[in-house]
Amino acid sequence: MLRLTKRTEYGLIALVHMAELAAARPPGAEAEVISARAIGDIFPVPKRMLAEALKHLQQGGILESTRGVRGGYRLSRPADQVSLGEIVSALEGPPALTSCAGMGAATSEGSCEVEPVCPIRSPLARLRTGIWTLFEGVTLQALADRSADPTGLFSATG
Amino acid sequence: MLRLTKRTEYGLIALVHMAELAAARPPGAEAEVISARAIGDIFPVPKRMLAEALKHLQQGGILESTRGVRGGYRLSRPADQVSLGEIVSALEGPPALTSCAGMGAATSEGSCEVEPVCPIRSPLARLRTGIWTLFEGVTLQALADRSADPTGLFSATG
DNA sequence: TCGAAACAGCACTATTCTAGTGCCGATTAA
DNA sequence: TTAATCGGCACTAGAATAGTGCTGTTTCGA
Ligand code: SF4
Ligand code: SF4
Repeated sequence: MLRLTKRTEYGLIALVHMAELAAARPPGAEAEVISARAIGDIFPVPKRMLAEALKHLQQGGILESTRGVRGGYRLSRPADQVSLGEIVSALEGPPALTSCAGMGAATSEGSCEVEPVCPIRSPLARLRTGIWTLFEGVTLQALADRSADPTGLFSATG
Repeated sequence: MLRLTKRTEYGLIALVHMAELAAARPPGAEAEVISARAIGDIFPVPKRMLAEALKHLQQGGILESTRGVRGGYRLSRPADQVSLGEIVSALEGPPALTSCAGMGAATSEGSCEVEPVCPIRSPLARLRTGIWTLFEGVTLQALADRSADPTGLFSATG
């Protein structure tokens, strides 16, 4: 039902937490690293899953990691330069709305029998683009601003 | 990965097909019923699953059914008065982006440990609303118009 | 009257995905 | 040296998805 995975939620929680820490820092100050353990101590989430999410975020280029004792993670970019699209993409792979909807790799060899005559493939691909545009437009900064409207859809019109 | 289920896709295929049939009919003509078997003969989808999807659409009030031989389904409303939101909702239940995101029933008894301190609950709930607004804005008619942009996001601005 | 075509409901299996855990190696500051 | 930390692989248990089977009910038409 269009649901994000738990891993994604855990990753988002960690990122929002980091963004809030960054917002509380004096401007220009370098971001301190924070360990997976430390984040897990703050939020009641399975520490191991959280570590898994952070790993994926590192691989996606959203976090930078430092190994060894006193190691940890930090945002590789300011929070207002990280889009939710990037985050979700790093945590659960390339976006798809249908089984055939390769964002980059369209027509992924005969997976779906219907494809040659499918009347919904093209419209749904466009819809997916629309959804993704939404995700790309939401920054981590906007997510961390609790009271703000992350989508900008309503605050812009109302 | 934010994917629709196969059942939903099959249901959408059937609906779009019916909408196309309706578009080919002279205005004012009553919609003919079409059986699940007939639709299954046109598209290479598992007939039984298709029937399952049609059943759900009937329960959701989107299709009207006629039983007995020569029976079948037809749209209960014109295609431009059926939103994709309704369709998806009928086929895969109420929308949710997170595990806690009851559209109607918020705070569904202690399912998530994080909830009291969750920093992403509120922003994601708003994002889900944004996505759902998108779905509500797309009509079956728009989906059946192959060349058109179903979301209206791009044709409106460009 | 009878039978076939169609919807309606229930239940079932197999496969895939998700959630979560375990383990061990590599790195690094103390 | 040691302990804390990231990094990679693999594994289990549970849930969701995909798909099928069967039986009942309605209705048209022969
Ligand atoms: S071709 Fe059509 S039925 Fe097949 S996966 Fe794509 S959208 Fe779904
Ligand atoms: S409370 Fe937060 S972590 Fe829990 S399900 Fe809702 S969004 Fe996810």
